[in-house]
Amino acid sequence: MSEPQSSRANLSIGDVSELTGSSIDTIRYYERVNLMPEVERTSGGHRVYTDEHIRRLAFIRHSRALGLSLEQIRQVVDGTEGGSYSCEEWQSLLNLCAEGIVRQIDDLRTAERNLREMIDACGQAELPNCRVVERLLAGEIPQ
Amino acid sequence: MSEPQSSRANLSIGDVSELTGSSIDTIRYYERVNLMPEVERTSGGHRVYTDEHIRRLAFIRHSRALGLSLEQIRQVVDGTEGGSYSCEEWQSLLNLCAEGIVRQIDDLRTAERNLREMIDACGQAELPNCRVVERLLAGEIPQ
DNA sequence: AAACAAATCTGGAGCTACTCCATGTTCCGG
DNA sequence: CCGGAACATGGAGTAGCTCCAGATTTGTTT
Ligand SMILES: [Zn+2]
Ligand SMILES: [Zn+2]
Ligand SMILES: [Zn+2]
Ligand SMILES: [Zn+2]
Repeated sequence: MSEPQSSRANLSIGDVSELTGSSIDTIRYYERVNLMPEVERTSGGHRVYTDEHIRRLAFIRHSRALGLSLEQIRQVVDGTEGGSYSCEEWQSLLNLCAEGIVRQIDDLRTAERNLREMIDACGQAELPNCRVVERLLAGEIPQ
Repeated sequence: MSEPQSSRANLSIGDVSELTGSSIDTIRYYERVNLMPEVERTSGGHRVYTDEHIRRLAFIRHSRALGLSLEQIRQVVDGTEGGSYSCEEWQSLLNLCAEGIVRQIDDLRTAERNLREMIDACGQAELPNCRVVERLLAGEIPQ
């Protein structure tokens, strides 16, 4: 029956924005797509935030930095609200995410390699009409 | 005064799609955003493509695979039409692009590292209520 | 209390690079 | 000439925000 020490803060959206580093628009966006807990309003309609919102925002930011999609974050949030989020679920979510990231890195590395090849192909030439571009446009560099 | 050997092909959009591997919608999209040369029409309005379109599409595909944005590709295409595209321009474009890719790779690697840490933190535990998730939601894992 | 500026509100559009859809028209083989 | 495949158009949807205009609220200063 001990009260958790917080949930009272009375912050404006501008305060929250400064505290968390998320833009005001982003914070409202998260609310629109149901990632934020319900938020109180003043009589005039301005949003009033509590510590809980700050924590939720931090969670979203950290999860986004991990590469999770908003949909995945929603899963976790909804999961923990409507019960529990097990280690199994959490680990499989993160593993899935890690796989995606590895794939993306691979793709980017391939792109980088091809880019370097193109740069090399152009080489030290300093022509007003790049031969590489001409050949690319002419379809002479296939595959 | 020798004719270049092509520019006559009379292909339907479906043919072009099969030949290049770009979808019909994508081909029409490239036309809408001014990446394709003007395309003739039959009396009924169906598009009729030539070899030039095939080459342009190949150029777009290759450039996209290198990681260039449509805007960057447009720069090259417009540049070569209204004059020349120099090695200097080409190399600086590609270098710019390469830098962006390297940045993306770095970001993704950071994300992967953090993900692995999270997975480790959850560890071998098989709890119905993951402690890591709880702590993340509670804001106990800061920074 | 009145005025004023700063902050916030809403709804909507815009961004990238496509993809998908409904509805209507054209093309082509038999 | 007819049926079905291919094609046309316009518009909406995707992710994850960002930006805008125009109206309202809030907090401070006179
Ligand atoms: Zn766990
Ligand atoms: Zn190719
Ligand atoms: Zn060159
Ligand atoms: Zn943080």
